[in-house]
Amino acid sequence: MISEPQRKNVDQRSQRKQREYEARREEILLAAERMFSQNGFFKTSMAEIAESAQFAMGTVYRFFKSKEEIYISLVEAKVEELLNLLREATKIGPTAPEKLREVIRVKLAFADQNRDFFRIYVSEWSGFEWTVKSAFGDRVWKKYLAQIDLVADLIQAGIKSKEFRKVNPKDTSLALNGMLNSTIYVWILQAGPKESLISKGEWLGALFLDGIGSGTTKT
Amino acid sequence: MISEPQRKNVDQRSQRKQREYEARREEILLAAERMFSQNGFFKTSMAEIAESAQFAMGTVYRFFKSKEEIYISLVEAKVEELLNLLREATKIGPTAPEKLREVIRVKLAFADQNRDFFRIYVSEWSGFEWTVKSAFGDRVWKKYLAQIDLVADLIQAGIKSKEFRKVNPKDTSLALNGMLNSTIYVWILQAGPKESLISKGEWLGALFLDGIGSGTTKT
DNA sequence: AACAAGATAGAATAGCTATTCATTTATCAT
DNA sequence: ATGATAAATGAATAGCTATTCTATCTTGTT
Repeated sequence: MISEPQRKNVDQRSQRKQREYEARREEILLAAERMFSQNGFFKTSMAEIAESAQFAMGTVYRFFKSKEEIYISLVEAKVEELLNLLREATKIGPTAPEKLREVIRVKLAFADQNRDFFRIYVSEWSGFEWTVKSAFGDRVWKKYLAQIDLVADLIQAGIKSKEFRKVNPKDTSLALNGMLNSTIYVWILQAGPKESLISKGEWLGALFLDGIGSGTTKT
Repeated sequence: MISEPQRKNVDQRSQRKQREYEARREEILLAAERMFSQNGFFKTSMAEIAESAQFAMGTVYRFFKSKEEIYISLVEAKVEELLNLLREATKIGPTAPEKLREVIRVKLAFADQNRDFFRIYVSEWSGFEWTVKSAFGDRVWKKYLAQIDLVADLIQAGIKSKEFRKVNPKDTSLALNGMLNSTIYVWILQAGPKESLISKGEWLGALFLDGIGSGTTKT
């Protein structure tokens, strides 16, 4: 028989163990993020990840059952994080255009703070190609589409309230996403943090809302 | 001594040889395009390329000195082709907006006709990451930037003529490019050729010129 | 202190693949 | 037809790397 105080101790201990387990796992993910963003998925070896995380290879395999699982975990966590941030963003601001600007700001800010990750995310779509079919990859893909849909809904609402003109919401959301990604990607490639990424948000919003036309040449 | 008629024969023979060489080389590139677009660079083996081209592996190496060279040759040829098409496009149409619409049409048409290739091009930016540093990859990267610059110049001209409002031409060109790429990419992923890609050109042009705003909410 | 039970290590395995090379086959001028 | 040159072949090489496995070490309990 175990006395009550003892059981409590045991519980706390195992809680700590759990926390430590998570912490180690996180370490590995961080190391993997560093390596993947530097060399891409295929040119990063488990040996490198293990070394970068300061674990032996065998240990890494106690946390993840394959290299692919590390990769997908990494991507999934980030995509989910961004999705949640975007959900919040669509709640801020009174008007649809304002919400849209907030979405742009949030995505750029996220890219700014997750530079390494974005190097994978934007540039390694290829990764998805071979992965979309796997169960894990499917989850990531769905979350990506959820991001698109979220903004599509926002656009849809804006159309109803006559704040936006009639467009196909999904196609438009996709186009916005492409605009942002290409901007982010080139910003990332110019290693030197010359210009703030976030500062481009305002004009990207303006571009998307008003186009580049001077207003006199509507054809 | 070789008589004149004989020399002529020799010349013609070697011409034919040259043509046949080119034809074989082309065969290999086509096979590589098929395989790369199906499985990406890393998951495509030389054995597969050789088999798909109906050559032995050793033979493939008579035409290309490495797998990477095949890949880069492929990408470079296509990027150059697109660049030339875009150059032509910027000459068509009287006004800047019209030229811009032509650029959009041309790029979408090119994607439509080079579906397999675009699957590599858009999705495998990762490829560039490891390759940009090599001499070959550098050439590809420069041609990519030349495409961006070409459209940036067009935008610049439109600003001067007051057809466009004042924007940063390069950033704007980049944004347009992203819009197109994301549209193309998703179109490619939906295997079934449900909707014509080219048909999206008109509204993409409209979106880019006029934005999605209803015109009443300029902030 | 001693003993499980769990965690870590990293060497060994197994399998794959880019590239080379010795051989065979085709081409072609004589 | 023949010898020489060029082209094509595909088995062998060499090297890499994801994953496994057993021995070693840590931790926590009695």
